[in-house]
Amino acid sequence: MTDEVVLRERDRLGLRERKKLATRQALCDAAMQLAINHGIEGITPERIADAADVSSRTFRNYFSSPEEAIISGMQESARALPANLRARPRTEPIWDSLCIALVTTVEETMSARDLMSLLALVRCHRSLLAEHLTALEEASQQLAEIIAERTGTDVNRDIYPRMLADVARIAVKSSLDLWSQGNTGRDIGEILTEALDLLGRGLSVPATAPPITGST
Amino acid sequence: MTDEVVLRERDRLGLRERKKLATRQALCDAAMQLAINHGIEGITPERIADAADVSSRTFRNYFSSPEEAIISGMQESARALPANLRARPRTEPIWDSLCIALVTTVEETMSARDLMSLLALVRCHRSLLAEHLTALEEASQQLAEIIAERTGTDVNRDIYPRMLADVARIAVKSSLDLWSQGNTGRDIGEILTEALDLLGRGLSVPATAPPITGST
DNA sequence: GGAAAGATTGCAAATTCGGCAAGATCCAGT
DNA sequence: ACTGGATCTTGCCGAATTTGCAATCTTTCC
Repeated sequence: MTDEVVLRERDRLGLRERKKLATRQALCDAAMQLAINHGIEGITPERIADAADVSSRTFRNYFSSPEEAIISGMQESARALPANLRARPRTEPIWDSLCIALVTTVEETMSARDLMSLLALVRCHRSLLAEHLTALEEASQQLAEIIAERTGTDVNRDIYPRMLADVARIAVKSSLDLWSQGNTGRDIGEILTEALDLLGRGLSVPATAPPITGST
Repeated sequence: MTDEVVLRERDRLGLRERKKLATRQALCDAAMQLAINHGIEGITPERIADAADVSSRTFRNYFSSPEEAIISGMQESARALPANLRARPRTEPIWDSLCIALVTTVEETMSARDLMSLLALVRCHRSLLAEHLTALEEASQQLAEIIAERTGTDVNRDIYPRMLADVARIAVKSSLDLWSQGNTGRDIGEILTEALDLLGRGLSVPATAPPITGST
């Protein structure tokens, strides 16, 4: 039996694969750390590779730019979303499933305070912003497929799954933007919940009154 | 009187400014035309500059990449949105104003059929997609400020204006994506209107029935 | 008219990118 | 365990791209 377990482990991930993942992770971490500590300017493939104990040539085998490495490192944490969404019961309304999965994922991944300062950087630098937005776009694509599968719709023909995924994305994005400014002093989960509630109820509602904060 | 007019013209835009705008426009047009005719691959600052009758060094003074020039050319047309939104009466509900301004702007700018093929290109190329998304992001920022001003909310503290602006963005984006696929044979204004309607009413509505495609 | 400010251009230095091959490490079959 | 093949890392080098700078020309302002 032990053999079988070992075998399964090996099938799942060989040593080679694990090492590859490890260096990728090391590069991401190094990139993020450098960005946080010294800002974006002056970050070069060399420094990142240096900090990750690989050659600069290796860095280029994994990423085509420092920005890509940084953002990839941030996204890394958010990979849990698909799993969290699939974990919801299929009988639950898709919107509710989506909201719960989103809030759960975001709250978990944002516990690391570093990500807040990183997000603040992203808002200031066009090159980072571009990477971040495309990453979100790709995530949104995946999400749309899951939603389509759950709701029995077709990504390529119906607009509903795309729309739902895109709305989820901007709920996350708006919340993160606001949160990373640090002015509100509110929890990220709280902000995101408000955003999702706003979207769920429809936006043609009265505008001026803060729609959520004053619940009860 | 003629003198006064000339004088006012001059105050508004000096000859120098006008020339600068002109070369920028020429570069954008050249970039878009080249992209449409020969695809993205093989487009180089040299060719664009050549087509616009300036040196390649000058191109770099304006844009840092061919992609930036292309997308900037597309965005050029959409600059009317802020004006269109401000033109709406302040007594009108903000959501209605937004929808009208969006549909008007998009219908006007998309009358040029070239933009459809360009949008199709954008969906296929990561570098173009990145530029496109950041351009949309910047537009969204401006929009958020206008909305905040209109609704008496604060961009830096309330989530509502950002949300509204971002939702407008994805409505536009989704509609353009669907439209540029060319499968629907429908008008872009029509598609956008239905997307906005869906968003306005709230997304926690039944999922499985295609809410857009089968409208009466 | 003339000086200051700004735009365009060409050139050259510097940087980045990507292919290639050598060496190291891992995997699978015996 | 051994071995042949596959994959990853790395240094090196040439090509392409980007940037800095100074010269030249145009516009603006006094």
